Amino acid sequence: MKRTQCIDIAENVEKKIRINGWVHTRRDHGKLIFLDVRDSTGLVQVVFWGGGDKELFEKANELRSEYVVEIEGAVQKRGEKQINPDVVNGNVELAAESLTIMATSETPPFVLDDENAEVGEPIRMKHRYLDLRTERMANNIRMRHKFIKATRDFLDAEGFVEIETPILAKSSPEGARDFLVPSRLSPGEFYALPQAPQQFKQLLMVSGFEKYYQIARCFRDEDLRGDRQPEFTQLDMEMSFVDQEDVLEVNERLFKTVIAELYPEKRMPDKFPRMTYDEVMEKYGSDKPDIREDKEDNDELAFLWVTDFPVFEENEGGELTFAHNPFAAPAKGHQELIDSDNKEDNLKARAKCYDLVLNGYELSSGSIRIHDPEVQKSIFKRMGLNEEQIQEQFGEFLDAFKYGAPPHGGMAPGIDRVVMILQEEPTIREVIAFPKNGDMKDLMFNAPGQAGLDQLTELGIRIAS
RNA sequence: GGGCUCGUGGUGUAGUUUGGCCUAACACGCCUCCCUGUCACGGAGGAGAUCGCCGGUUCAAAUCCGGUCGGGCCCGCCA
Repeated sequence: MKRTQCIDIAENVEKKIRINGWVHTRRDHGKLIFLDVRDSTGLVQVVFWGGGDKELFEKANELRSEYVVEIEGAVQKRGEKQINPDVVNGNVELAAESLTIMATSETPPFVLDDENAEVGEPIRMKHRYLDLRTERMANNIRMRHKFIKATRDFLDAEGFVEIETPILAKSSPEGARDFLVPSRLSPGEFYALPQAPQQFKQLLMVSGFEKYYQIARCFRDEDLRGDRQPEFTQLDMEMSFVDQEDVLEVNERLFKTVIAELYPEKRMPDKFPRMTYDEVMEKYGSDKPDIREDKEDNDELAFLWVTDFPVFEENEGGELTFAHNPFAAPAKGHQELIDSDNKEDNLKARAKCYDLVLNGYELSSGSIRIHDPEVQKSIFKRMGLNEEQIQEQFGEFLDAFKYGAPPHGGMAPGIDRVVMILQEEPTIREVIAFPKNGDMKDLMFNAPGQAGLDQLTELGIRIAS
């Protein structure tokens, strides 16, 4: 007999079916046992009668939470008094005729069916595979999938091409600490995991793809927060022959379309408001203000574009560093401010650089990029790099722009953050299947772990101690 | 790198301020028995914690002190 999933059971009244799933809860009334059996699509109540098949009933008595079962039986409508309007399949039940225990289960370390149970995060992380069985977590992960699917569908219809870029890459100047991977074949040399596919996607524009995106894993070795993980997922996108208006337009339409489809109860502005960096800093003192009327209202999605970011900012030593990313094109007429030898002028320079803010979270940064290698060099020089250093760090990248680079620009919204906000979760860990804890550890596998001596020797690495 | 904070049966907490009435309490979970309509089933009984670890103060430490280990939050840092 073919398996029927919980979601399809109501259509099978009076029919004999087979279900597979986990024992969610058990209510033992002596001569009558109820099970809620759970599969990935929902729950169904199964009934065993003591007055019927003795052997079957005894076997049902052995069942405990989270046992994996296969049950055959007849779907029947419940009597009027037995209907439970508050649960899925509350008007039907399965009258069990056979039971196979496919796997037993030890008592889980925490209760899986109580949404309100305040279980500590460490124990949830240690047994994440069980935590993901809870309705809350399973729903988060499914909604994340739907968000990504809808995003892909939208961008596909807009003519974007999804292209994978390397994970084993070269250190990039994004500003965060890199994760390094030692090279066995080139002892003493290292790959860096990408902080973002920034340079690759710009080169894809040079390659002529014109519209690129990627659901891209990014890596940054910085201390964590509730909204920061060492590896996270961005919707990385880039377009050629566009100006800032084109990038904002397609992204605004993307978010409105996807969210309206998946979260019809959420309210968004028809047109996302815009403020310049200077305006937003003056008005809110933050470049990612929460502009909701009611800060507790999770159905209000207060999107905000922040534009015209500074090209440079001063670090503690008084040196100029890029405020956002070094590839952002200067605003019209601001090249002179960059070229000026007066630091005050430099700091006044603004870039075609924009953020998308949502309810106080920075969702995304983006910019129109520099496609003229000479302009790019002028930025690097102003940051204090000499010709030699520029050549060493960005030589290949700048070379590519000598071969007909189209004007281009893009964005990279953080998938984890937007799903966190849409799911109304307090941290991005709740929308990532297997996140790290605050110390960047995987409590389930105990990563990171030590490497064997032979492995290190092969890599030419000795641990200083 | 810095600051704050937490650690008590399987889980979540109370007790710590003011040491003794703690022979450590409660809820959930677990085990046994009873129960033919529950769906947070109900009822009766039971097991399970040397209070993270080490040391100190004291007649006496879950409680005070020092150290240490493990969590959590924040600042710095972070396209």
